[in-house]
Amino acid sequence: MVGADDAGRRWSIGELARASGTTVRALHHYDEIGLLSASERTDAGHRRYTTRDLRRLYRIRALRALGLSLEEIAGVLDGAADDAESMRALLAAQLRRLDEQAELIGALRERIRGLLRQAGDPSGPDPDRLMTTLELMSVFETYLTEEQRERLAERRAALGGEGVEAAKHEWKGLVEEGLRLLETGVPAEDERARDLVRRWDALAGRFHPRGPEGERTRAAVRRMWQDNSAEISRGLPWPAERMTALVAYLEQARQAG
Amino acid sequence: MVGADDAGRRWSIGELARASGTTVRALHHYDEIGLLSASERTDAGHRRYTTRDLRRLYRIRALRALGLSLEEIAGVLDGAADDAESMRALLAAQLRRLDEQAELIGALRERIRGLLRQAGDPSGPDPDRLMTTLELMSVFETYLTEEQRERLAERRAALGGEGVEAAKHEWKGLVEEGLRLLETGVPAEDERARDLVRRWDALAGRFHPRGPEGERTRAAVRRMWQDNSAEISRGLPWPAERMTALVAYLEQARQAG
DNA sequence: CTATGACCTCCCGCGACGGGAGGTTCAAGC
DNA sequence: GCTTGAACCTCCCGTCGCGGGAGGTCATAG
Repeated sequence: MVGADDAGRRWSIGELARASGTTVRALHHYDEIGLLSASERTDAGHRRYTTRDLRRLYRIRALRALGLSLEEIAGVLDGAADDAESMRALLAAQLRRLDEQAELIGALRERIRGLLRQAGDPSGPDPDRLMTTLELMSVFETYLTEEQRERLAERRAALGGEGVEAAKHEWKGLVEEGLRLLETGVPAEDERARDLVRRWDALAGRFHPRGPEGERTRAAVRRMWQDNSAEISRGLPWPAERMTALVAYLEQARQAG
Repeated sequence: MVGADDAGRRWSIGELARASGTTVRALHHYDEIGLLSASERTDAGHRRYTTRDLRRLYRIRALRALGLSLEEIAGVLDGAADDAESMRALLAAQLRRLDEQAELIGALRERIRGLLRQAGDPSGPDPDRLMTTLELMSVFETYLTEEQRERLAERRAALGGEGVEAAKHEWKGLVEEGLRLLETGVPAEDERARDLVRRWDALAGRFHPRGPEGERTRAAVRRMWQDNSAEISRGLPWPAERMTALVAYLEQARQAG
């Protein structure tokens, strides 16, 4: 039978590592950053850990396993006084972070699944459509805020699949009409050009919300086009320079009308 | 109207950063690791990026946004030939990784919610029970495999809430009976001690599965106790040294019977 | 006395950049 | 042509939580 309880027992660094499922190197690291130092040293400089040290290590490992940073762990373990309360706060905060991460992961999952579905769909004419989609994705994210992208997605969803297809078709018609006007020398001030602009903007209005928010979105799309016309037009059936000219022509007509 | 399309355009590093939503520093980094170098340099050494470079950057950014590492991106972008197929494989792999992460996060969430629920429950006698729970959590994880922990949890679930409470009560009675026998000097070979051991093991049998797997779990629990009696006993109403003595006494009686 | 392990300190490495120091070059206005 | 401020260059240290190795010292069993 043991004379006293284990309070007087000492552990070497290797024993401690084995008893707690960590590594010697990790314990060295905790020592370096001041998170957990051995309470004693032998004359030769070897670390000797006490029962208190071991208990502290168990807390550290448990909190690490829950995903807290070493700095946060140090904060709560050295916060002295009000452990229980600050622990609760820390765990609650961690729960929120995990929720955010889960949401992010869910969104990424959806996007990847969408890409894979599209990649498996042979209806696209372009063999490296996946790559083009990736490029456009990036352009979109750079120029539009998340909110704006969400609004656009909502609008598309509201229009429905065939609604979007119809709009695409309509838009193709408008582009061709505009190119004809432009390239046959009809001036931007002509009533035909101004009428075209009205129909163009009405079509765009189905995708952009009304009011100042819609205007911001439209402005972002214009900037996007100005900076990246060549890249965006890779997804379109007309060459970039013709589209650039058309955009300028329409802008002129818009000013005139 | 533009004479040629944008194919001949060059971008400075700052322009490229703005057009793609990155930073100059990131572009320097991509250059350093050979992921994306400017196709040209001015006489003074300033980077001049081409349209091809820009398109490559868009792909890089898009794949990064999906969570791929720069190394993986380099792999698929320089894999030449079979883009589409390797892209699909990479995306599918990424999807699996995300699923694993989601699962991990879900498990952590559950554990934290459990801790918070327990922390809010004032029925525990110990004010810093949360800390004690954390310590025991870590000890459990170190000595038992995930599978073993799951089995134990299953058993507890099968017993039901009041079943576990009844077992706890019964176990308390057995411990007190054992301490009485031990401390009144009854030898371990005595029939009363051997009978106690039988009832003790029968009780434990309700929690551990039968056969060799159960034996492994019991062995792990013994090692756990040997290495950490002081810490584990913090969760118990008897001091560590009395429990240690009792464990030894029971072991003796078990050999005898 | 020696061999073998366990321990010590110091240092480089990862991944994807952030950020700063200290110097050069560019573009625009005068 | 000159000045000025912004943009660019290279080099280097820091992040976070350790892993892993070099080169040396200490403890213990045979």
